[in-house]
Amino acid sequence: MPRIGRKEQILEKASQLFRSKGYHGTTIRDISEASGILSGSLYAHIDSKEDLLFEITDRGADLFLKSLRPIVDGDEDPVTKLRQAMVAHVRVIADNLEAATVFFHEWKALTRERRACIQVKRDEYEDLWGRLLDEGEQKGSFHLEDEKFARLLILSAMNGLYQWYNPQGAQSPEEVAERFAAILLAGLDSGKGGDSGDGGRTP
Amino acid sequence: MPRIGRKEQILEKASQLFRSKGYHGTTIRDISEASGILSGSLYAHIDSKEDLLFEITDRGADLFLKSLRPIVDGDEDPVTKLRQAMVAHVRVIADNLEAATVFFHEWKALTRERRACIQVKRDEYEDLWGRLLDEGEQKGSFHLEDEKFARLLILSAMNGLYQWYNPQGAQSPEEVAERFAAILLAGLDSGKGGDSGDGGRTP
DNA sequence: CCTACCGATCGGTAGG
DNA sequence: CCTACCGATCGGTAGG
Repeated sequence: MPRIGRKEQILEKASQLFRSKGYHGTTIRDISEASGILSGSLYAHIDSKEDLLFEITDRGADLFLKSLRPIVDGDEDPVTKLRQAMVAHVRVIADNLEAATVFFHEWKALTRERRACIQVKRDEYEDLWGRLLDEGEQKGSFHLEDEKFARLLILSAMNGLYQWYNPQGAQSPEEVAERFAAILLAGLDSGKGGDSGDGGRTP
Repeated sequence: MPRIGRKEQILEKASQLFRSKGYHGTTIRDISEASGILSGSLYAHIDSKEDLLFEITDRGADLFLKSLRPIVDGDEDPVTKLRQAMVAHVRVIADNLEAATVFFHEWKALTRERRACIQVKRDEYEDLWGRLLDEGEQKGSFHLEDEKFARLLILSAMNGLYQWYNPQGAQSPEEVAERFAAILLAGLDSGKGGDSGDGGRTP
């Protein structure tokens, strides 16, 4: 008889294993062993190995979306929003290192339909960032030479986090996010020239 | 009888497959089929599947090292060196998209000894970047609040390239690299002010 | 480089 | 959740 909370436990073990060995490098027997049951018994909780990968990546996608949407839809000024968005993104990664790593690294191992489902959410997430940057541009809060390039650079820089962030280390997610924000905001905004939004820091 | 150049052809097919399906998701039969021979025949050219992964990642590591070392050891001023290093890094990725992707994504699938060998080269590469940043700091060319953070941000931002760069697209590696350099140099250096560290931006 | 093959392991199932 | 098992496929080999 399945214990309650067992499914969550299995998902956590699977996340850890997918992270360290990859989806295809992890066997059903690895997961069942880590969960303290035999491989056949795993199928009382799941229908297939891919189910596990899908649940992990889909939840990951939802975490990113849920944390960013209220910020983009909010009423703060664009620079504040951008800073908040970076903090939110870093938090999701730092607080869910395993799931985030699997989300970034293994989602392409999904078969067609489920991969498409995750792709939709990834596109949604990038669109939210696009709207955020567009708004700042239109309101004159900052000036980007190339919005898409800026978006990709921001996300790439922050996504690298999952490869080196140590939750036991000295830096809190907020500290890390503030550093990202300080560097990226200054860098992205340096090419501007403006009547608005910069306060004359540019020479 | 093995054709000449056959090994290179196999390595290229393996790179493409490892990139799209992952190392563990690619079978010996996938590789042999793509190479136009039967699976057993592959072993006239290689000793094991892992050999292919090792050769690809090891060559990738050497490409990065070979392109960065002369720059770090050169005589240019630190800002120029930093810019050149970014161009070099972007070039290696843009000119070797498959190998670079496999290098970033799959090297952990190597078994212990070979993974350690790649790890050494990765450390070497990061050290070269560290030396480059240290030199700029010491000579007062730029001022970083946290050198390690700066290094990780630079490399993360640029490494994201392999996920979105399109060789058939409009942007040349040089253009991309110059954009990175412009944004990152401005951002990383924004905290400076004349003689020390922050220049009064701090309240 | 092909033919023919092998032991091991894979994801998954039936019945309890 | 266990026992017992299965067909398919895996990386790799022997002999030519």
